[in-house]
Amino acid sequence: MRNQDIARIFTEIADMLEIKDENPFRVRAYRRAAMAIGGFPRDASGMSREELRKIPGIGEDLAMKIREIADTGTCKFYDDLKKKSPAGLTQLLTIPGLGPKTAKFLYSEFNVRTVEELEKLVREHRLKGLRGFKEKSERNILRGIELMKKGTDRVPLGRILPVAQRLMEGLREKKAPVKNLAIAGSLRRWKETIRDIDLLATSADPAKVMEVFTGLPEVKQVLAKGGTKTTVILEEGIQADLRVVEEDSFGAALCYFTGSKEHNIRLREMAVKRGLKINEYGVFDQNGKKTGGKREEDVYNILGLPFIPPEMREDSGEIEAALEGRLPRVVQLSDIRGDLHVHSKWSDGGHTFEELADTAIKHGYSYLAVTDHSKGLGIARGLTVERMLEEIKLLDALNRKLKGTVRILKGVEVDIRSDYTLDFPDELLARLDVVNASIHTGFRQSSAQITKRIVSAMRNPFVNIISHPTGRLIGEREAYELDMDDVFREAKETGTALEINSFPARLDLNDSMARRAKEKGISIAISTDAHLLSHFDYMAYGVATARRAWLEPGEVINTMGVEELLKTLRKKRMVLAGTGPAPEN
DNA sequence: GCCGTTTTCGGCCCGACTGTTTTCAGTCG
Repeated sequence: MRNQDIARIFTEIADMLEIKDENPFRVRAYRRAAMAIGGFPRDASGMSREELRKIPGIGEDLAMKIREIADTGTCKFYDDLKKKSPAGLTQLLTIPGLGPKTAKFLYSEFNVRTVEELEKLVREHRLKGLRGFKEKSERNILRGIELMKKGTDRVPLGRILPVAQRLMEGLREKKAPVKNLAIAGSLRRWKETIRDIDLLATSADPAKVMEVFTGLPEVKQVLAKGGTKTTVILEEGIQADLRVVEEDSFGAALCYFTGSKEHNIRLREMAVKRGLKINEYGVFDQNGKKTGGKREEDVYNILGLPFIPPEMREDSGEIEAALEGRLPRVVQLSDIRGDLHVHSKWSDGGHTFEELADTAIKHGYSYLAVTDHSKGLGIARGLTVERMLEEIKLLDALNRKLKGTVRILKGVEVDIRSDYTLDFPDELLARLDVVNASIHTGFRQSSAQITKRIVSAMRNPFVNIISHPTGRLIGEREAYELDMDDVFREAKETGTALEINSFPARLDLNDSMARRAKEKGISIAISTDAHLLSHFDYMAYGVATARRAWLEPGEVINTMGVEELLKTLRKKRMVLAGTGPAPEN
């Protein structure tokens, strides 16, 4: 039973309770618990009741229910509730603009349970005139259904961030009178999938800003347009909100609209206990006098907290850590000293060694590992042993020419074959500085087989890093059925690093896996897997994922200087194979 | 259902926009 499954049951309970018009705080407790469990870095089904109780938002009752779900696959309260509430009714809540009150009304008056039934009802105008339903309400429901059908699915971060940046450029180009303009919401937290775009601006003329915004070519439909908040639908059905606030409130608003919602609720609860009030306009004392809000730091400082990076604001322990003064100094882009996973023209990359070196210098790196594919990956023009040897020679020559401006590390992304062996012999791997190993075939093997492949690769003394360890592609392909506990244990024992692959479609390890790896003391490499020079910029995605995983610079191997890095990489082979450093040639 | 620097009961974050109403309920974030 995965945490996500437990979270789903709690969410469904919350939905059903809400339709029953139960105590809204009880509903909130279930929603909060769903968030807490869904995002919890440890496997909840392996935790005792006492341990579970320590998770904020989980009390005696919910801890027991989690145990029950983990042990039996379900819980009695949930089953009873399901028996009593009409099957499928919670489906109506997924229609944007339709909430529990309407769902309950529709069921009790018309026995509506499915979206199809509702659509028919509305098209026949049977709701008209009832309970404040008029033409507009009918249209809104149909629009909501249409939106839902088009997929309320979240969009991968990598696809939506460029759209948001285009909107910001559009506002500037079309001379919207904005002073500050920022991305907020889950996009600012770099969540791997995003539901909508949140933009925040300050302006002396909000009406004008809204006018320019709704007139942008990307905007397909205006859902709401007010003096401070405008909501639009873009092409592909992505929703975008623009909020305009006073300059003096920008920090408070940025904090508020960055979320997460759960994080904000915690902040406000803390404020209330201190007799303060926090809202999107600022921080206010007992007398309603504004005491801050221009800067985002104001909000945290007034609560006695240090600034919490946006990526960590998920109410997954960051507030407790901040209170206790143990908020980690998470890794940032400027800590990264080099990239350990980059492809050249020699396999399926687009550029020469020289171009790669040049780009590395431009990014301020002190080293760059060229890691082309091995021969097994025919489709990517994987290197034969002979071509690999030739590449080694050329890279040595290039290093002499570069005179230390940037150090090119000789590397490979060696294929882990379906039969558990590696695609290159150890003698060849021994001559390289950096060995990434990864799976590109046989994704659908059993959990035992595919786990054994990764574990076998980690036992090889020359394998430094497992690249894109779980193989998932966001929204496209599920992860392999790996036993991550085995993978983590072996990584720790053998001193093998796991990669956070920064490709926006991958982000693999993901944030929660990387956080589990961190807790087990496993080293992480943040790499881009660049195939084009423009892909070097993907490092920001990987670093953001690492920040969401609370990783500190000391836990990320490519924050080291080159000498320390090479020493670290060689350590494994010395321990496991008893061999010395790779021969210099 | 959770939780405790107003502690074991009685609070629980807060505001914007819409559609319909003419003061507000519903929904959303």
